[in-house]
Amino acid sequence: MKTLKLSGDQLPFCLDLTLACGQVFRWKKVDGSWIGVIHDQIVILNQENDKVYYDGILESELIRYFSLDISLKQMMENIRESISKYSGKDSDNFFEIAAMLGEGLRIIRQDPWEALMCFICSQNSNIPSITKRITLLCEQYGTPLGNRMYGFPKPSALASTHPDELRSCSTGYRASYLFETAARVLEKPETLKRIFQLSVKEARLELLSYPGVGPKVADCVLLFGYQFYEAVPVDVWIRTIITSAYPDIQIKTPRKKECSYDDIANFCRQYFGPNAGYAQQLLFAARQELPLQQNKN
DNA sequence: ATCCAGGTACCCA
DNA sequence: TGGGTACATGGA
Repeated sequence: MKTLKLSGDQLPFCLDLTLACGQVFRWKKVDGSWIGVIHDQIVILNQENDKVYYDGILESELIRYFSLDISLKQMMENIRESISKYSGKDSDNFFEIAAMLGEGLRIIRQDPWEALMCFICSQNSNIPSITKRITLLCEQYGTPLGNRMYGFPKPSALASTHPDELRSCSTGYRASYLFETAARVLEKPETLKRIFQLSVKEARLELLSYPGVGPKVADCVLLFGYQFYEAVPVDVWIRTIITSAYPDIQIKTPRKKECSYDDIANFCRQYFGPNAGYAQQLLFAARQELPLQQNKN
C-alpha cells in the first residue's frame, strides 16, 4: 500500500462518507478497507485521519477521482455566502447540521458512462436494491478482473445482449432503457466524451434524449459524471428536506399543490448558489439524521 | 402483507 | 404545463 498524506486543499476528506453517500454503488468495505474498480483496475483504499493508503491506482488518479484538487473550504464559504445573501441571515442552522455531518464529502469524478447506466438503474429503487442490480450486471457483462471482481460492462456488452437477458439482473422494466441507451452510445462512441465541452443546459438536453433518462437521472449524471455542481438531483428525500426546511419555497409557487421538480432545483440554485449540487449531496448524505418529522427528531 | 425507493414514459384535459 | 397511471423488483 502506498500513502497519500493529505494537505492543503486536499483537506478535509472523508473516504467513508464519500464512498457511502449514494453517488457510487460499486465500492465495498471489506475488513475495514474499501475495495472497488476504477478503469478496470482493482483499487484498495483505507484512511486514517490525514493519510490515505491506496493500491491499484496512481496518486494523480486518486487525487483526480476524489476531486482532492478542489478546495472544499472555498466551496463551503461560497455556499454560506449565497445563503446569507438570499436569506439575509448570517447562518442557516439546518444546513450547518448537514455540513457538519458531511464534512469531507467529495463529489467523485465518475466515468460518465458508468454514471449514466447506474442512475438509469437507480430509478424508483432504494440504494441496497440498486447496488445489487449493478453488481449483477457487472458479474454478468463486465470483464473478470480476478478475485471475484469485475469491470463495469462496456456499451458493446450491454448492446449486444438481448434486453430480456438484462432482466435476469433484477433490472425490471429498466432493462430496455439500459439496452437502448447502450445501443445509442455504441452507435456514437464520442458523444459522452463530447458532453464535457457543452454548457450545462446543452449537456442536460443531450442526456435527456436517452431512453430512461429524465430530469433526476440527467442531473445525477451531470453532477457525478461531469462535475456540473449546479445540477441538483431532486429525489423524494431532497423534496421532503427542502419543502420542510425551507417552506418559503411554497410561497413562491402558491397555486400548485406540489412544487415541481424545477421549482425545487431552481430554489436550491438561488439559495445555495452555483455549488447547489454539492449542497444537495450534503443534505442527501445526512437525510436520516436531519431534524425532520419522519426522522423522529 | 403493505408500503416505499436517488423516476420515467405515456396519456389526457 | 399540470395531473394521473403503469411499470418490476426487493428492502424495510
